[in-house]
Amino acid sequence: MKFNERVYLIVRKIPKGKVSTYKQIAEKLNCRAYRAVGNALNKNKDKNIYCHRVVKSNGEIGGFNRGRKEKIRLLKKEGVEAVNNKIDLKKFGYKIK
DNA sequence: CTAATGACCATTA
DNA sequence: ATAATGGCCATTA
Repeated sequence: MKFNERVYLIVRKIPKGKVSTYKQIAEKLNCRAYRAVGNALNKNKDKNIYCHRVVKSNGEIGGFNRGRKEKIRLLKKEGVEAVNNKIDLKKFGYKIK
């Protein structure tokens, strides 16, 4: 379960009002485990982790264990505007350290 | 061990 | 724009 912990660690770093993509997180970890990242977040239900700040590479919302609607709501609440269920990564994308 | 699954990605038609 | 294809990796059955 080392993988999950790393994922959470990264996700935790995402500041409010910004988002990141599964791919970027994966790249920061191993380089190509996009899917594994998604899987990890799906299983995890820790509220301390901002799973909703992770979206697809193309800017789409992606999935969410509580439904994409809820995900959008949470993001909007933090100042991230979702247009047509998509997010402008140029503006809200967080460059991972 | 193998096989199937998934909150994915990129390319091609 | 959508649909199909192949690839990718960790987890789970």
